[in-house]
Amino acid sequence: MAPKIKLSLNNKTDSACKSALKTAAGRKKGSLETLEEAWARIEAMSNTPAEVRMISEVRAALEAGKIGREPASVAKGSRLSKAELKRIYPEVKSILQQEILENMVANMPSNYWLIQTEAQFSKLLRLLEKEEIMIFDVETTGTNVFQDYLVGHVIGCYSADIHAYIPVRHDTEEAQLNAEYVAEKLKPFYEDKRIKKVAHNGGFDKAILANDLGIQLENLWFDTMPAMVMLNENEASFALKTLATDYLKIPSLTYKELFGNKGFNEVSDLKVAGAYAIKDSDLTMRLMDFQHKHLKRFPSIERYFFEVEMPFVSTILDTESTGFKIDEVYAAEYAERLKNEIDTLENELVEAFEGININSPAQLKPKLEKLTGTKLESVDAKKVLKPLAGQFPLIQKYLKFKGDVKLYSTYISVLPKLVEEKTGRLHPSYRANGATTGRLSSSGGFNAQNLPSEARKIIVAPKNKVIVGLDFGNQEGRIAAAKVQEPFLLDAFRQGKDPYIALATIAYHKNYDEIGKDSVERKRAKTGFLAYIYGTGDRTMGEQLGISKDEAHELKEKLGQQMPRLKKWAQEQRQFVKRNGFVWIGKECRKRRLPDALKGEYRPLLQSTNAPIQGEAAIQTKITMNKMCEMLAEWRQNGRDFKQLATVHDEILVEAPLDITEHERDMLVNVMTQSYLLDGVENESDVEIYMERWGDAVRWQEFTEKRGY
DNA sequence: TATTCCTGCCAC
DNA sequence: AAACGTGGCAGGAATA
Repeated sequence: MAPKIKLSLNNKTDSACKSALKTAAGRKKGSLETLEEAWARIEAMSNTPAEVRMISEVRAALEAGKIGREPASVAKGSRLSKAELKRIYPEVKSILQQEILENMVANMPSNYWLIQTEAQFSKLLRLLEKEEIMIFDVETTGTNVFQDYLVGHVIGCYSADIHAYIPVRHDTEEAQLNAEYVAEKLKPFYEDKRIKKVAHNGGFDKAILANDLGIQLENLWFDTMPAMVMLNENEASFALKTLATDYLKIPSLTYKELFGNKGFNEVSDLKVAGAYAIKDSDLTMRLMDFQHKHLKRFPSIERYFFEVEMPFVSTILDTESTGFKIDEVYAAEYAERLKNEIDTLENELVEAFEGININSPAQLKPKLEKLTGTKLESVDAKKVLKPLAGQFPLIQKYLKFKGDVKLYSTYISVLPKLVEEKTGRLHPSYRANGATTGRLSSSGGFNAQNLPSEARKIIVAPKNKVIVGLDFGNQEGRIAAAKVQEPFLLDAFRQGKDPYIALATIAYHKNYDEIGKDSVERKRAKTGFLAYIYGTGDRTMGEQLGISKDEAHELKEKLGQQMPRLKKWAQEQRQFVKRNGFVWIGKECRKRRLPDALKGEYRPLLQSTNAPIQGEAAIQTKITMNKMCEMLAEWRQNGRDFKQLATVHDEILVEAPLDITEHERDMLVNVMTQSYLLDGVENESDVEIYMERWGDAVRWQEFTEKRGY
């Protein structure tokens, strides 16, 4: 159970506590070991890091007299145990939390304003009128931007160095200004394009303002979270409090550490709420100053940050707000069908394998070994079992079972539950820099980036809408060709050829037309090409292609002769990272810091070639999405209901009206191909139309035929 | 019983 | 000696 936090401020150490302390001190004589010995004994146990922290915190609290031992344990005369420490730990934590909060209130600086009257609020508004830079942060009931609501505004005036909290919806008897009144007064400032806004993870705050209060925040100018990514993408945590502790040397506990899982509305003492909330504005401002100073040392990174990453905060928010529509009837039927199939398969498998838990690899392995009569390395479905499936129907059945379970339990049974009640849509949630290379990641129950095609079928276009899928054609291949200026690849792209087939014609002495899209030759050439970027070794490459290590080596060499610049570039990247501990991404837009390369580790050498390619592709996608968002917003102004729906790395999904015109289609493609140009290579974008289900694509021709006009 | 670690698998 | 990159998540196993 989460510890309860007392939020009153005048509760001194009570007498119960003091008497418990006396008991603790006095009980020493009844025991065979001294307290000192007890601590030594417990500290010598094999403790996890969390336990070590727990023990030291409880010890400090006991020795400072902040808490006593358990009366029951003392009465029994039992010696101090780790279990007892664990039992009293929640109370220790609660006492420490309260102490810190009391401290924050007692030492609240004079430039921290808690605003509870109109007079105070007016004073703040007058200050704001003179500000060019405003720090802001919203305090809320939780972190769901659709369900949770604002309970208070944190506002900071940069030049005046005044930071304020305006509580409006706390569950308290204390005086609070009227929520609507405050929102109405602040709205002009939030929406003023001339005022630069500074926030930490401002996308969240922007979404709450929009969804809860109908405020459209303008000019989110500096977000200290993506800024930190620019300065060090390897940071273990990007939480404001962690960064403040580490970089500003201002020790700061996180929200969870201070308030646990409660919503901020439950903090009933507004002085406590204020002291905590206002500090965020101060920290954000200081962090911004610190980061801005460091960004200025790298003008190319600074420029990228302001031109791409900052607008992208709004772009991704806009994308998330659209949301997918789910065909709930179809999903329910599909789930039912899968469940039945899984149950049947499971029963059959359990019977065949004599009642074991077939979901346990440990239990399954010996059974499969008995079945096949061979020693198995593992029960890895892809690597080990698939080759055996043809020979053993039971293994075939098991693989089917595994596949169905994955589909059912990860996607089909789960997705419908994640539909947001307020909007009726399934909203993806992205982290703009979820991957260290700058790629996006997606999480929060619904990962929009790893849906298998079977699961995509439960997603549909809304009535009178279609989903338009725009795919970069061989995005990473083109970026690699342009980056290293490899003549062979550049020529292939220029001639509209598939570069992998072109490579295969050389490696296998065949004509271009003789090598198909799905041919072994093309696959080998592609794998060989990627091997230079991924750093694949001969043995692994051989395994991937089902050829010998020597054959793989030979193929790689052959391709290397065709792509001397790529080969050379890969070598140079490795040299560079070994010397400098980082590589550049894009035109010095951002760094991928790989400090372990300086220690001679191997993995960074692989990353040194992959990160620039994957990272630049991410930059291209972000810039393109920014442009797309801008254009679609204009279209909506003109009554055309287009919205960005999602992205899957090299793909952008747009929700479009059914009557989308050919011209509009071309404009979408134009944004894809012209927003981020490559040296010596044209971009290419495919267009697919999903009239009904995501996954069931039709080409434009077929689309217009089916549409009937 | 709840948390953390590991394995395996989905995507690009 | 050899080493393919970036993610998220389900569920068993291990831990406490």
